[in-house]
Amino acid sequence: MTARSIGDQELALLRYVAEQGSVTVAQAVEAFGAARGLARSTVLTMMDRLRAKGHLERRRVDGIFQYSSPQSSGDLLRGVVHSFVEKTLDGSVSPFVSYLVETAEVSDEELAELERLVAKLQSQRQEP
Amino acid sequence: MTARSIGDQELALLRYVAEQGSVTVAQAVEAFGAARGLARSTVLTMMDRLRAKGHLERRRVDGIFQYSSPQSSGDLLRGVVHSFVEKTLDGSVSPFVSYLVETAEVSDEELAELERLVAKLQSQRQEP
DNA sequence: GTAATCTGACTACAGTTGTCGTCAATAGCC
DNA sequence: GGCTATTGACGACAACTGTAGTCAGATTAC
Repeated sequence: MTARSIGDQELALLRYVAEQGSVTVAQAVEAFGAARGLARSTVLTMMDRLRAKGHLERRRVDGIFQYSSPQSSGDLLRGVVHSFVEKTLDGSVSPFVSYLVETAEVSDEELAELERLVAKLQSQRQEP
Repeated sequence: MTARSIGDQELALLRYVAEQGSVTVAQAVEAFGAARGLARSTVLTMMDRLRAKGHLERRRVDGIFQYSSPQSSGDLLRGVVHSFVEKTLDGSVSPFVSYLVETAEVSDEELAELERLVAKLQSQRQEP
């Protein structure tokens, strides 16, 4: 029941569902599958697996299942980043920061967020 | 020849080798394998695969192979983060920033790096 | 020089992920 | 009522990863 691992394509689909709020398989095939050239059964299988892993829920509405993510899109991504940092980077954020410094392109908005983050962290250091 | 995908355990081993500079299988088994309870053949197999993927090179020295990473540890990690951002986050750094804000624990050193990053980005905005 | 040990190459096997095809039950359409 | 399209459940298969066992040749220790 604990939400287990997830592949890249699965995550992409899960994000799509989380962003939509609630979708039928047909809609997912139409919007997500078609854009990536996936067969209907492929999308279906992925949704099944995501459900088996606890990443998706579904309710039958008028005879057809409506799938939805119990996690918001934001929480989902935060979780993904978190497990990446833990599992792949051994819990250290440094490589990420180093990447930001050396390689990444940071949008104005992201920069603003970073500024707020730094300010917040600084004030936390102040008052222990 | 294009350095392909890499699993978590493989990456851990690759990082170990990159940090050491140059190691024999015996050394890797001793230091890396033992710490994780891996059989010698497991380490051997992983080093083989890393070599097949172009992540490791080796030279025979006194009859024994010395393995080394063509990439520095830092470049390696930056690359890993980069492909994570591209492949998993669709190229957007936002989820990571959001993770930093909401969840991550940031060390003093990392905070200092972030401060430098923000300063650098700010000055770049100034002079276009 | 013979036995114990190291080294490397191979083979193997199970679990996960990406991709589908197919079959059976429904739901609609004429 | 019979034909067709939709919906879901299953079964499959290949690539990749984590993990190991085994075998043969080289090396070292008596």
